[in-house]
Amino acid sequence: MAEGMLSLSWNNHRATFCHILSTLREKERYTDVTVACDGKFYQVHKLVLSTCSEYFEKIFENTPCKHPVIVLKDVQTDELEALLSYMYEGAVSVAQNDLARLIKAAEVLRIKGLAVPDEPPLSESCSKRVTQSRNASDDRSSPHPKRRRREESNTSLQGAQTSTSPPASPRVSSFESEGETHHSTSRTQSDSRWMDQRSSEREDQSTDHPLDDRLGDHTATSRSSPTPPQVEVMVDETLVKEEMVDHVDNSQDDIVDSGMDYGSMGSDSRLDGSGGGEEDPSSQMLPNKFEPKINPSQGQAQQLPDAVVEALAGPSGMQGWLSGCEMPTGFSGLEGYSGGDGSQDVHPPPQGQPVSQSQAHQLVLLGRIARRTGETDASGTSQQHAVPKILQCCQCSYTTTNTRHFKRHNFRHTGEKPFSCSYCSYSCNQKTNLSVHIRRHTGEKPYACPYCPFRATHKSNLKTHMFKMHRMYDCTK
DNA sequence: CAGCAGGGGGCGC
DNA sequence: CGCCCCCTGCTGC
Repeated sequence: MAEGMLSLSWNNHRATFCHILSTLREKERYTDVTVACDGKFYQVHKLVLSTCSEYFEKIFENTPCKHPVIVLKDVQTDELEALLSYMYEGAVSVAQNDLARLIKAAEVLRIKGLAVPDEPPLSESCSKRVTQSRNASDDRSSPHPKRRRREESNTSLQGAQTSTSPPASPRVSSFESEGETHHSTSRTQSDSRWMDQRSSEREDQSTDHPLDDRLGDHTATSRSSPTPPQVEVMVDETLVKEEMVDHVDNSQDDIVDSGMDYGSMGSDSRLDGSGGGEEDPSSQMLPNKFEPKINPSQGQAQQLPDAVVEALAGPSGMQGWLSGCEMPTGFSGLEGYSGGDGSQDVHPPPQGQPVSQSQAHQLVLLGRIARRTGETDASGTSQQHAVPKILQCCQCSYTTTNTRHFKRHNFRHTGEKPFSCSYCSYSCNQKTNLSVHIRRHTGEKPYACPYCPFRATHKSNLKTHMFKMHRMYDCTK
């Protein structure tokens, strides 16, 4: 350390940090991922999930969208809630009878400290750590997570916490002392109880019921890597539903097989260059989609927006959800309008265009911009040659066959206004409109009423004038 | 009155 | 096919 440097230490940093994290989750603030589970929906943070689970981390790595929706199929809500509490607060209370289920769910989701040995903080850089963690997940042959866990259970009843980077005990106590009430279970007695129960259960497991066997099918194929739960990741920008039946790593293969595609991931950008500079305007709308809809009676859970519910209803629901964009070619035609690089750049919101909740849903759920008919399918064969290209805005119901109109229309969503007035700060997205605007400054009124001295800058205004003053329907007559 | 946005024709590559 | 330009209608102030 350089001379004269002081080391400032925030004594309560970890407790405060965890508390704030938990509070943020409670308030659903800054949440950037929705975990759907058995009809309930949890607004959480990628950061926390990926920190606590390489499984989630991998999902997010492969899902470069702003607010994915992860649908857990093999996890129940109470398990998920417990695991979320565990991830956010480092501790959770659980009934003894439910412990096995919870552990199983943790295995499935590879929750560090519960199912997967968590890594002590490394001195290396973060990037290196990511690499390491990735390697760890790729090469799960050693050390065996469960075996490690058993070792932990033999040595420490709090292995789940003691091996994590922050010391665990102050965190737990701090939460208890602050008496948070947002969980239905009583946390005051819970944490130590949970840990004790868990550890004792683990000892039982390690001796009597090897967890691998208890997991059944989940570990049948690879004992060192619990099969992830069936997860559907719904990518906001692209409307793509990804089925993760096997491994996350294989997700893209699954997508290809199912005829789905990542429009935003640029794996197949067939709409080349049509607005490469136009980024996903839905990004800025994303927060709207998941605006906190706090329902105290639901605790942490909340009902998903209707559109999402529809989507979750299955393929038919998805189609209904996509109806605004749905084209005869189906999912294969879905593509990212902005070149599909998956970039998450955020535009300033369109000026003067407040986005309603429902509209925000549409903006998000209907994804980026364009789909076409008459497009080649996955096999490369062209479909519907006779059908003119239909460009449909996925953020509104606008449809056109004119690409220029389509791009121009997209300005509306991006807020792009390339034409600026040299006299004032006015700018617009159509040159014609700028020309009309400039008439304000020049005083030009090219549209004259043939019956009176009235002159107008807009032809439509003259028309209105003609109708109002002269009962003429057409100013040209 | 003025801004906004969609439609369409014409033209060049 | 994409771009330029013009036309047109709607809407808010």
